[in-house]
Amino acid sequence: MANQFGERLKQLREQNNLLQRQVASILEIDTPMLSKIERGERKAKKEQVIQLARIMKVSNDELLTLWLADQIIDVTKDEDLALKAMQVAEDEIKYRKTKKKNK
Amino acid sequence: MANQFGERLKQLREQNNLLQRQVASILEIDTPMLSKIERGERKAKKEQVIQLARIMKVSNDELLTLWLADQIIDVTKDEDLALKAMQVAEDEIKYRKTKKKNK
DNA sequence: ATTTGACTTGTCAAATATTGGCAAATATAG
DNA sequence: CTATATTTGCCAATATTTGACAAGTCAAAT
Repeated sequence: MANQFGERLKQLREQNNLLQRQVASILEIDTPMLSKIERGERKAKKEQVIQLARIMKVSNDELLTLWLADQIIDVTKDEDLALKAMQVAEDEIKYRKTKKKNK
Repeated sequence: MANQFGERLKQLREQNNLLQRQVASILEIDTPMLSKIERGERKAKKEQVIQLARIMKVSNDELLTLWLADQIIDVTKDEDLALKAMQVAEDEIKYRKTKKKNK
């Protein structure tokens, strides 16, 4: 029952032959915390996601996208209306982008 | 700078010729609170959204969808990656639905 | 100009949630 | 078995959210 960000993070950590201990130390957190992040029990902070992208040598965007997606899934959790709501949200975000000239 | 749910709520309240005072009393909150909900400064609880749908004589789904959409927009706030992340989240939700037989 | 009613703003403490960290349990490897 | 890696459970500190109230603005009526 993990999340997408955590799964990818673990995969990357293994590809890079790093231990939780090592990665955790760079992020200045303890290993239990990193373990929880990998298993989706805790949420990384944005700053940590960016650090992790550098450590794992992937783009910020890749990890930030997964990280954000997890949060979206989180708020829509078990709702049936999730997909409909996402459509509405998507339209609104697009709409806001077009009128970014103002304000 | 309102949100979609709040705007719709206000619209419905006016269509139904109700005062904040009246609606608030049904929800058992004070008027300042309802005012804040309409202006998107505070988030209604799911239970209140359902009550409001009844009061305003619209479907639960309509209001719940807007309410959820606002929360999605909230977590993705100013992120450029919002749309990309929503796509990822959407795929994941669809995927989870297909394998709902298990669990 | 003052009163009245509807709505908004600002502030606060209480309730609730999130956080980081530790100690202990459980894997996994050698 | 021993050592190292990871996970689990728990707690106190911190932060966020909540509901409530007092005071504010605003418009209409008089």
